[in-house]
Amino acid sequence: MSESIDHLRDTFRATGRRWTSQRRLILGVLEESDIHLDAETLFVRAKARDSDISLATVYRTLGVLKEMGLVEEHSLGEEHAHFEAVRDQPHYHFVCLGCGRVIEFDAPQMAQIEQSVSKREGVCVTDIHLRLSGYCARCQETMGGQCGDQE
Amino acid sequence: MSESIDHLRDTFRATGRRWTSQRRLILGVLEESDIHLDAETLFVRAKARDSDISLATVYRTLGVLKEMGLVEEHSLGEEHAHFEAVRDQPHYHFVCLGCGRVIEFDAPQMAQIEQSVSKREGVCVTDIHLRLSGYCARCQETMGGQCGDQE
DNA sequence: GTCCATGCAAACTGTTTGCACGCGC
DNA sequence: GCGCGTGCAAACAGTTTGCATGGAC
Repeated sequence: MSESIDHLRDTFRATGRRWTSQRRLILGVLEESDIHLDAETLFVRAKARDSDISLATVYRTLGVLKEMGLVEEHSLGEEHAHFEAVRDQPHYHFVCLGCGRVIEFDAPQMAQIEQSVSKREGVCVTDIHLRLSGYCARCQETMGGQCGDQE
Repeated sequence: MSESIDHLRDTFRATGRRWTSQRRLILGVLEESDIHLDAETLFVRAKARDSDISLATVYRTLGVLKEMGLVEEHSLGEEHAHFEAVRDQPHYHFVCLGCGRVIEFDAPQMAQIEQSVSKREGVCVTDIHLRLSGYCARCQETMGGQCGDQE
């Protein structure tokens, strides 16, 4: 999502998709809030600027952007999906069960894991979802430091 | 779920929960189909033996079993949840996008990843969800072997 | 007898879809 | 002008919940 809006317009055109005001708006919202949003939040922020936009359009646009490889869908909490603009290198998520904070991290060891599974099982891996959950430093403090024994 | 039914009954009693025929039935179904089931499938199999059992009870029982640490919930496909009996060592999942087959694997490198994230970010990890997706050996054959370039 | 667990149906959440209209091309 | 994209509302899937009855203890 770091490429210019003009370049995106061309990408849309090149794939026979239309460059509509709603799609521009949704891309704008995604661009300026580079965190993980759910569809509802994205909808609210878009609606603040164009009160006529509908939630269905948000979902349909997110579907198109996924097809185009511009956004990824994650199930960060267990509930509803979150979306994020695709970045250069892959990265993974830690989700705090206390405050919901999301921390991103890289894990070079994933390449080994992927390789060894591919070789051992003869499969071909196209996608990796890794999510750690637990408690962030701040939430551990407010809980008294015991970790792992809460359920 | 390898412990005997009697031991489970005691665990229920000890935590002030009642040992009902429905819970026994659901545990029985889980035990003899040690794969990953969704709530609906579990419901159908249970209903085959007790036509009065309700889907709500299946969900409520799965909730209790999760609380007790006896089953885990996974989002294997992107759609609905899957449940599986908790085993000794942690393990992860590969899901085939072609046929839906689920392959389990272990990944000792996960311990390093967990440690390095914990140390670097000061977080405490209580749970790890790792899911690879792609195409299994069989599905790659029927597709002609090209891997990674399908959407 | 007490009170948790159940069955039923209705509610609810997140997401998708059918249809007529509108706008990008 | 053609046809995709949109708004709206209704449909949908999976899951949860309120309430009265029934069964475990």
